Amino acid sequence: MSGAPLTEIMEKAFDPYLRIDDVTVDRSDVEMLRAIDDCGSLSGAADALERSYPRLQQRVVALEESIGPLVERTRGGADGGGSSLTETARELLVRFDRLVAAYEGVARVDETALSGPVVDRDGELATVETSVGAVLAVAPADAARVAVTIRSDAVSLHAPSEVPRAEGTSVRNRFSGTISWLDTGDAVVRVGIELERDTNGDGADSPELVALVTRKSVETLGLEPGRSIVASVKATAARGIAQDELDAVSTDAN
Amino acid sequence: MSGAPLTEIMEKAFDPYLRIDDVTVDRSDVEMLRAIDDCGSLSGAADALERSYPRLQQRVVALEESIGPLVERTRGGADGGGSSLTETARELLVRFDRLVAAYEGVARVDETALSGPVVDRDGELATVETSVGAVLAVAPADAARVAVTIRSDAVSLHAPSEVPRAEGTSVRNRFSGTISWLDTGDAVVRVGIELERDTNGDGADSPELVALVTRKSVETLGLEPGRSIVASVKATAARGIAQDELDAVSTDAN
DNA sequence: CGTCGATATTCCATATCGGAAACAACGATG
DNA sequence: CATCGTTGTTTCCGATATGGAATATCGACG
Repeated sequence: MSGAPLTEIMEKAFDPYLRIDDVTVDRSDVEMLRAIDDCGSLSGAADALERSYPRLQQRVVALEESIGPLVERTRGGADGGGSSLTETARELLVRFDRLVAAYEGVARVDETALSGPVVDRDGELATVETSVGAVLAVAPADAARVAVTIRSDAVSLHAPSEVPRAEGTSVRNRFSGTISWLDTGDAVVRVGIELERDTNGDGADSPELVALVTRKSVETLGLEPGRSIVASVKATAARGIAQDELDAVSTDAN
Repeated sequence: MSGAPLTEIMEKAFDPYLRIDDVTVDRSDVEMLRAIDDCGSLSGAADALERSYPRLQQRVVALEESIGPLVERTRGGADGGGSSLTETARELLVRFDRLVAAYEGVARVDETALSGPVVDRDGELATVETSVGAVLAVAPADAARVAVTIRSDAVSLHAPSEVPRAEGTSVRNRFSGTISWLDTGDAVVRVGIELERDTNGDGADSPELVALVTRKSVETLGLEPGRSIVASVKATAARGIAQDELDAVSTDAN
C-alpha cells in the first residue's frame, strides 16, 4: 500500500501570523508595511505592490485600530506629504521576521520519525520503545503509541571515543550508528546515519537518522561513509505525536 | 518610543499546510478527512462539522484531482452506502500531524536573541560577534548584521568538568555562564542562564540564554541558581535574521 | 492664494464562499 | 419486481468578501 509517492510531490509550507487583539498580521501586512517604509508613502506602496490604494489604506487603519499607531502620516507640502513607520511598526516587523525564521527552519530541515509504544511516562515526557532502542521524547499525555519526530538540526554527532558521559550533560538520547551517506552543501552538510537496531521494539521503521552539521564538523570529525558515529538528541527536541491506530511512516526528506 | 507592550498582547500563530501539485491541504481539509473517517460517510461528516454537503464533496473531488484517490465511496445498500479513507489519505493525515507537531514546537518554545555584526562567512554559515562572544549560525547571505535566534530546546547543558572536546563533537557554539533561575514544570524545566560577557561585541543584548531540559537532567547535573554551567548550541540550530538597520530585541518568552 | 502630491472616502463590479433543493445510484425488503 | 431509505452527485442562487475606479479632502510650499 501507499504506492503513491506522496513524499516526492509534497511540500511543507505555512502561513505565519501574529494575532494581536482581534486582528491577524500576516505576510501581506508585513509586506505592506515594508513597502510603505521603502516608498515613504501609502500611495507609493500601493503602486509598488500593484494593489489599490483604498484597500491598502483601509488595511492600515484596521491594523492601527487594534495595535495602535503604525504609520505616521503627513499631508501637504511641496512633495504632497508622505508617511513613515512608527517604532511600534518596526518592532512588529522584527517580531515577524523572527517568527518566520523559526518556522522556516522547520520547513527546510529533514525529519526522522521513529515510532513505537510508550513504555514509561513522566508528565509530558515519554519513553518510547523503538526499533533502535528507548527514546525519551516530549509527547501528548493520551498517547499509547507515538511517532517521534527528530529534526536534523537537533542531532549532534560525536566521535565514539569522545562521547560525553551521561552524567555530565543534559542530552538524554544517544544512538550508535554508521554513516551511510553525505550530502554536502556550501557550508552545511546533511549526514545519513544507519542506526544499530535494538533487540526490542518494532522493526517497522527504517532506522535511518539524518543530521545537519557544518562542513567544519565533517572535517574535524572525519565523517565519511562507513564510519562509526554516535548521534545524540535532546529529549526536549524530540517531539512525539499520538499514533494509536495509524501506521508508521519512516524517514522523510524535504 | 516602543512604549507599547507589544510583546504582552502578541500571540504567535501559524497556518500549516501541505502544497501538493496546485492544491493546498490545510487544517480544515484534514479536519474534514478525519470526520469522514469517523462518520464513515461524506454526509455524516458534513453534519458533524456543520458544513454543507455540496461544498464538502466538491472539496474532496478537488483534492483528489491533484493528489489522487482519497476517499473510497460506495452508493446504495441497506445503509445507503458510505465512504472510507484510502491509504494515501491516511498517510496525508500522518504527514500533517507531524508538520503541526514540528511547528507547534516552535511556537511553544522560548527563543533567545543575540545580535551583532557578521565578522566571517562561509556560504550560509556566518560568524557573528555578539556580546557573549562569537556565534556560528545559519544566516542569510546578504546580512551584514544579524540577530541570531536560539530555540531553548536546542540548548544543551554540560557540567564544566565534562565539556566535550571541540574536536570530538559537531557542536560548534559554546557559552559559559551561571544559572540565574529555574522554572520547573512537570517533567520539563526551563533554565535561565546568565552568560559571561565577552570583551568584544556590542553590549546591547541581555546576555541571557534559556535552555529547556528534562527534570532528570536538572537532578543529574545538580542544576540550581548560582551554579556554573556550560551551554552548547549547534550552529545549524542557530538561525540568524538580517538586521542591518533595525534595532535589537532581546529575550522573548512566550 | 493657487498648486501639487499625497491622504481619505465613496461607490460599484466581481469573484468566492456557503447552502437549499433537486437528482441519481444502489441494495435491502416485502 | 416495485418500493424505500440512505448516501453520493449535481445545479443553481443568494450572501459575503475582495479589489479597483472615481472623487473629495488636506496642507505646506512657492
